[in-house]
Amino acid sequence: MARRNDHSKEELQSMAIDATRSLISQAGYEGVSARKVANSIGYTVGTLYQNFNGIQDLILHANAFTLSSLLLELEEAYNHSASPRWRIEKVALAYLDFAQRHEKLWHAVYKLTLPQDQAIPDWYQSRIDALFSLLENALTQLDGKRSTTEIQKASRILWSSVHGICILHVGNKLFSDNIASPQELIQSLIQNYLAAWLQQGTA
Amino acid sequence: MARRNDHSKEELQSMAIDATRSLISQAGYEGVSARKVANSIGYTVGTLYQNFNGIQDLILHANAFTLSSLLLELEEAYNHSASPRWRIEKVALAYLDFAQRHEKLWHAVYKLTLPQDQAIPDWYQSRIDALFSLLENALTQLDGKRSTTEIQKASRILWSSVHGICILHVGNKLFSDNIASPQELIQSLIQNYLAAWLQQGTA
DNA sequence: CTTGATAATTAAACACTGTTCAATTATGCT
DNA sequence: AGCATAATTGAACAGTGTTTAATTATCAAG
Repeated sequence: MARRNDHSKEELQSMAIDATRSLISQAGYEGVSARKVANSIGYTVGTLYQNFNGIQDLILHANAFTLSSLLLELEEAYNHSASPRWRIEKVALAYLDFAQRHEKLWHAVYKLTLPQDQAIPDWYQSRIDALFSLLENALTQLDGKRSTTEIQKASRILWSSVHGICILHVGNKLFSDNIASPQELIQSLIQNYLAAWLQQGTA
Repeated sequence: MARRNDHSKEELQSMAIDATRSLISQAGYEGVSARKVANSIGYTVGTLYQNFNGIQDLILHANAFTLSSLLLELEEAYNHSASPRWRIEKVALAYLDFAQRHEKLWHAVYKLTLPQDQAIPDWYQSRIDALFSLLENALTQLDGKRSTTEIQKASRILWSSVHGICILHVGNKLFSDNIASPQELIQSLIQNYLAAWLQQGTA
């Protein structure tokens, strides 16, 4: 058949992305396949390839969705805290919480690697930038005297450090079950890093 | 044919692991396939499956090799530094250096996830433990008054933080090319964290 | 109301992938 | 020399991503 008026192009794409997200959350990044997605929305692989540039593109859209809901939760943590000091900690803990609650979806964001020649779409990059902005804002509030570069540098350090704890913990590669919870690790990291960072600023 | 006396069982396994390592370093984790490995050592997939429990097992052995050479380089960095403070920094920078020079092999270590039911072999886990021990030793030298738990906790924090910077940098997901080098990020992280960690100990 | 152009959808095909297993064949032992 | 053993093969199965010719439903024009 052709142009079944069942669904518009937009509906179809949205259905495909939803199906992909559902597949990821159940079977993980590797559990997604073009035929599975097509099947679960009642279409064929060919139709899928008319709407997406391959399975990676499909996962990219699913990841964008994940990043958006992650941003929402981090923003909530940010807004529910008064001082910049607690904002940073709450945002970091919210990140860990999200990673634990949506393990497979969260993992998929980092498992996807685009082909070398293919650039990250703007609408995707902007979602990532928004995440970094949260930390940068809180750090600026914490010490307004720092240069933009210093703020960006500290935000990258904190971001990747917290991410490192999350990814190793979720992947069971930290081997610290009897030592400390990931929450404790994150809190200790932030507390120590920020303490020295603030002191260094007033030197 | 059967029992071609070309190679012993051990030789064959060693050849297969070497071929796997070579494939990973060229085409990455996803570039490995049983047929490619079998082909490059002049055997068939069937023979491969007589010697390994699937492709994951093969990659696991390749990863063990990677962990061993990583440990060697970290130990060198450790021994070439006098004070515990510099040992930690040098080891961390050596980790980043290794990740950059052997990007695909290093990535494969973290991409491999064993099936839920399958446990990590002891000979594999012991290699990981050796890596953590390096940091724990240096931290103990830095402050002998800390409890084992405190040492372990700090080593986990430092390890995963440095790892986080490395994995986001190597994966081009840090977006800090115009802000600071990964080396700077690692140095700033360690300097600030250890400064506060030491102060906290003498409180 | 029929025709024709357009565009969506399908199904089949290709070259891969991991994994299994019956059949084959070389080796070492009796 | 023959036999049992064990290594090796090659084919098979079900799955993967991706492409494309053929089909078919819809819409516009006559």
